[in-house]
Amino acid sequence: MITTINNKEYEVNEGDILEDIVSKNFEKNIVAAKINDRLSDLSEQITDGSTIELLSTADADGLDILRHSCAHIFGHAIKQLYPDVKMVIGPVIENGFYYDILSDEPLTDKDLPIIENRMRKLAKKNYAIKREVISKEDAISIFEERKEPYKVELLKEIPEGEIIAIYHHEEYIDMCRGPHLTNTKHVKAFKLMKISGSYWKGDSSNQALTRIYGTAWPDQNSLDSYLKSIEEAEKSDHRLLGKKLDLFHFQEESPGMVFWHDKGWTIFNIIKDFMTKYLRLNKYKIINTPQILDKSLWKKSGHLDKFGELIFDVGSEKKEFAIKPMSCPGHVQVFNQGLRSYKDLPLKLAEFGFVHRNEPSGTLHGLLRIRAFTQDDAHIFCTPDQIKNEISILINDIKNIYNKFGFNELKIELSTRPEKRVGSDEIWDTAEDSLKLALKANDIDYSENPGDGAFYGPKIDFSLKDSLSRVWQLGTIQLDFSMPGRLDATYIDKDGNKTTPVMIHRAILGSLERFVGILLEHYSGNLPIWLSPIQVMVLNITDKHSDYAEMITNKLTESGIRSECDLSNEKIGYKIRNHAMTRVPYMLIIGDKELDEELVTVRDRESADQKSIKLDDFIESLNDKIN
RNA sequence: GCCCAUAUAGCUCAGUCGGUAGAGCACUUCCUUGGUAAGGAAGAGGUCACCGGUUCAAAUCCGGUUAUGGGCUCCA
Repeated sequence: MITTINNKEYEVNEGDILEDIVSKNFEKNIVAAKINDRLSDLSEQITDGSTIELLSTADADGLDILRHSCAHIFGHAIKQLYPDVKMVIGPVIENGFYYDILSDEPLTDKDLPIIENRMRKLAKKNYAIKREVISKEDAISIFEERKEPYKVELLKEIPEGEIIAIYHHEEYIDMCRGPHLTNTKHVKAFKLMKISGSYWKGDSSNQALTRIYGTAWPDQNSLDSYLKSIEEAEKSDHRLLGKKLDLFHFQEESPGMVFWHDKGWTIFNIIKDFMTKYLRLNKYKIINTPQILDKSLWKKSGHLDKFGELIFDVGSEKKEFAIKPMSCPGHVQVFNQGLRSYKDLPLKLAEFGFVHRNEPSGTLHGLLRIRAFTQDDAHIFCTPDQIKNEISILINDIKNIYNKFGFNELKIELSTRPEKRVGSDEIWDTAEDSLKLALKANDIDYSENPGDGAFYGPKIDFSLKDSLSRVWQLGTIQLDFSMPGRLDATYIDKDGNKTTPVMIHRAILGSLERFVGILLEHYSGNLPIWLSPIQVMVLNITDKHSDYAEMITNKLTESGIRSECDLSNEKIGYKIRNHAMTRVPYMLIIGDKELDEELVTVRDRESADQKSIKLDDFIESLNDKIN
C-alpha cells in the first residue's frame, strides 16, 4: 500500500497509524496533517493512495490546532481548580483562543495567573491526547455524568448522522470536531490575557457567561514578540494620543460626547474642508437641517419604531421632539421643497450632519464609538437606471479618498437582501447587480454578507482595523427604496407623471470624530503634514532672537502654514524635546547664525536632520509637500 | 444594557495592618541667555469620583451611584 506524505511516497501497511510513520521519518514538531486536504489528527489510520501534508506549529493550520488544544488544557486546569465550573465553548480565534464557562463564584483577573500555572504544569506532563468517535447517545450520557449541561445541549443540536468525536487527556474530556495535538507537550508558550463576559449563544437575553481569552504560540520568542507588539499598539491608542497631544477630552457630565481642544478641532476641520472641496467638485448641494425635529416625522420615517431607545428626546410646550439621530428625513424635506423634475436627477444633497444616538453605555469607546458625532452624510436622489453609474462613481471616489488619507487596506463587504424587506424582487435584483457591477468595475476585492442588508436596500460597507485589530466601519453606500415613498418624495418624469425616486445614502468617512481617532492610530500620532494641526514650531535660542522668531512665525502664518512659536525661557534641547513629543513635523531653530545670515534652521521630524535655508525656500518646499 | 476590573494633584502613578496623603513630570516665581530630546532653586496644588453604612477613627472595610477600561450584545 502506498501513501504520499509531503510529496514523497511511502510504503505502508493496512491499519498503520499516521503518527507512527511520522515519528519514524519526520521532525518532532509535526502536530497534525491534511489528509486529502482535510485537517486530521495524527492518530488516524492511513488509507491506500491518500495524499498527506504534514503540519507543524509553524503552519497556520498547525498553529490553530495548537491553540485549540491549549483551550482544552485550559479546560483541564480550570476543572481541576474549580470543579463546579460548567464548560461551554472554546474556539480558536485570531492569535489564540477563548473559553466560555459558567462559574457560580465570580472569577477575576487575579485567578488568571493561578489557572495559567496549573495549565503549565499539566502541559509539562506530556499527556497523550486521544480522539474517540462515539455515538450521540454515549456522548450525551458522558457529559450528563460529568454535569456539563451546556455540552449536552450542544450535542442535542448536532444533526443525526454527523460524526461525534470526543478528545481526552488524563481525566479531562471535551467534545470537539478536532483535530488536536497528539500530546500536550507541544503547548509551551501561552498566556491567559483577559477575562470578560459573554452570553450563551451570543444572545444578551440568555445566561451571562464568563469568557477567558488566551494566546498561544509555537515558542516563547513568538509569544514575547506578540506581547511586545500589543504593548506597542497600545501606545498608538487614540485616547492616549488625544491626551498627550492635547487634542480632546471626555468627562463624566457628558459621557460619549467629545470636548474638542484647539489642535484636535483643527484636525477635524482640515478633514471637513477637504471633504467640502470634494463635494463642490462633484456637484453636491451642501445643506444643513435642524438638530431637533418633531417626533411625528421620526414616526413616519420608521426610525422611532425601530430605534426608539437610541433617540434622545426633548419636550417643549407639550410637543415632543427628538434630537436627530440621522439626517435622511431632513434631506427628504429639502428634496420635497418645490416640484422636482427628472432633469434635476441625480440630485445630491450633502450635510456634515451632527447627530446624537443614545448608544448603550457599555459600547462607548473613545472617539470610535460616541453618542454625538458628525457624519459626512449625503443622499443621492435618482432614477433606478442611474443607480449603477452613481455607485460606480462613489466606489471609485471612496477608494481615492481613503488613499489620500493613507489607507490602502480596507475590508469591503456587500450586504444583500434580508428576509424581512420592502420592495419587489426585481428591484432587489437590479440593486444588488448594480452594486456588484460597480464593485467589479472598480476592481474591488470584497466579501459578501448575504442577508445582512438593510430592510430598505442592499449596502456596501467599508471598514478599517484600529491599532488593536478592532474593526470599525467607516464608509457605507446604501440603496433605499423605502424612505422616499414613506416621506412622499416625488419628481415629475418624462411622461409628466409623479414618480418616487430612489435614494442612495452614502457616507465616505462615516463619522468625522471616529475618523480622527482612526487616523491618529494609523499614524501613531505622526500625522502627515497636511493633517498636522501645527505644521511648524519656531524656537528661539535666546531672548535676543525673539523678534526674528516672531516675525518668521507671522510670515509662515501669512503663507497659510499653521505655525506657532515657543519663546519660553528654556534651553533649546528642552524645547526640542517637548515639541518632538507632540509630533510637530518641522521645527525652525532661530539663533545668532540665522539672525546674521537671514536663514532658518529646519529640523525634520522624520530624520531629525537639520539644514539652514532661506525662509522663502522653506515655505516653498513645504507648500509643495502639503499640496 | 450584561459580565469582570478600575477611580488618589493638571498628567503618570505610590500609599503596608483603618490613625484625615506622597513622588516624578507639568504649573508659578527667582537664578540662568544656554545651538538640537529634560540647567538649577523655591513655591503653590488634593473633601482621595459621588452618596450612604460600619467604626472612637475610612483614601483604606461594606453597600449603592456615576464614569472609565476589557469583552459580550447592539450599531439606521
